[in-house]
Amino acid sequence: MEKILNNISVDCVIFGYADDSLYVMLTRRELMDAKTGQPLFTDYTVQGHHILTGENVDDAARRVLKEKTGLDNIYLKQFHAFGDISRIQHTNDQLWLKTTYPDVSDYVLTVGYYSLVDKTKVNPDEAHSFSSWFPVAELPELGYDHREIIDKALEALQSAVLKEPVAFELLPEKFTLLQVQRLYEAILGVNLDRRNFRKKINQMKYVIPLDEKQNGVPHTPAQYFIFSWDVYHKTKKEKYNISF
Amino acid sequence: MEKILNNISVDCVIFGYADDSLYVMLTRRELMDAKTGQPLFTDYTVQGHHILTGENVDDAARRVLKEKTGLDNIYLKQFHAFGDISRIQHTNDQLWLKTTYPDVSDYVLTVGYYSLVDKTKVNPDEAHSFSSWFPVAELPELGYDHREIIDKALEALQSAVLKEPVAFELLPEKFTLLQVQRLYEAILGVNLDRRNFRKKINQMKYVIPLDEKQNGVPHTPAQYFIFSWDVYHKTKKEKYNISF
DNA sequence: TCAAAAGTGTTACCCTTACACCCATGC
DNA sequence: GCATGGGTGTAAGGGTAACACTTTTGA
Repeated sequence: MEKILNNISVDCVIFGYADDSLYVMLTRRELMDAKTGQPLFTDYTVQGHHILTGENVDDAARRVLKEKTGLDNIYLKQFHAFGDISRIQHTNDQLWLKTTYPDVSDYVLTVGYYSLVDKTKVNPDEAHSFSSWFPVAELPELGYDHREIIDKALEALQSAVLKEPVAFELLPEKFTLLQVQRLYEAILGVNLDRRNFRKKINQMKYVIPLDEKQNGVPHTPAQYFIFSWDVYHKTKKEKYNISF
Repeated sequence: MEKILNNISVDCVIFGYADDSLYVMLTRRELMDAKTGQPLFTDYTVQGHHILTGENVDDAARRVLKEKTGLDNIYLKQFHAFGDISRIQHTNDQLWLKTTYPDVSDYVLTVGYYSLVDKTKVNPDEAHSFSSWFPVAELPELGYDHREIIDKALEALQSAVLKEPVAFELLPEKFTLLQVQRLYEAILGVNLDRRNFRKKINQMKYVIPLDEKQNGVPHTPAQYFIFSWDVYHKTKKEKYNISF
């Protein structure tokens, strides 16, 4: 019989992208007063869960992701483990745990993963209990140490998109070059020169132009591209550039 | 009273550098047959320990490092958490655990840290119970999943030295440019052009020449340099170069 | 006709790369 | 004198960075 391990969990920071902004999926946490029925507090958390007996920690992360988004085979990467003793000691968190999960240990180490999804494929609804997308630039009040977890996930993502083409995981299958640029700008928080950016992307053999253009846009229709991990892996070369 | 958490540990991959090679500090593990007194097996592990109640996971890593090397304030970085159910299931590992640490859980998640030390300052002796340095290129038989842990630590180190000047943590306070080059070659496993490498290092303001040269070497004495994190932090600029 | 994004080229500069010779020292 | 590394410069090529105008479409 599967049991939860009461002192180890995983947390998934699910990133999505739309409207020139990077989003994170969060779940609302609302604790009701047992007597008055009034909410004692409301805040948000990233989706997490304890790992189960007999379960690899990576599988626990995949399970959480599947429960939350309904999707399999999503880009998922472990980025950091969080194990400070203070991480679940705030008043709201203790209240929540005592009333909702009385068996949970006083100390919980959590392994953080971030996941990159095509936001257009994941529209949380009632089935995804109280989940919704928030722009990373305007996060609501967060429970536990989830502010720190999201910050660190974003840092890891920023590093990653500079040295691997993982950012394309956030785009729909077909995308335009402007979308790629706006995505990079959103992740890195900088402005990039349009012509130089297009030059750079255009020289990547694994960003492949389609014979298809936008429709119904009030400006010159842009060409669509697709990204190929396959071509990427076949053509990539190791680089050893010291740069700091 | 401090107690150990029986399903969470830290493991420290301690890197050192000397004689143009990168080394890892390992501890010998030898299980004796209770009846015959003969060794049942011998292998090596990186230094780890379970975390204690009331202890931050980072502090546990520092504690292990201090016990192992006698040193405080050493460069230490978390690089990955290992949580596969199979990681302590091999026969030797189970035998060892059952006889030596009967209270340990069947499942142990470990958080991996790597640490960079000046090998000349850490010469393991009897005080460091069965510890010794091994070249990363010639590792002995390793217990648990420690081969994987060391491999992943090395990968993390390889990434890190290309974008931050952490490699200098492996050198003595005073070093020559050839030492820096050989160090990079050892970490990355490539050969680097001497003149170009010197040019690159020389333009780093935080690698500061001393008015001091080598003594007693059978060739032109080389100039000594020191590294300054202080100057580095004051002069570094964020870079947003997409390169993959 | 206006708004919005698409698409396009050149120049200057810097960094990277490849490459060879003489020098200082200890033995 | 010989072995070992120290120290140095240049030229070619590639990549980065800065910068402006015309085109296409829908409303």
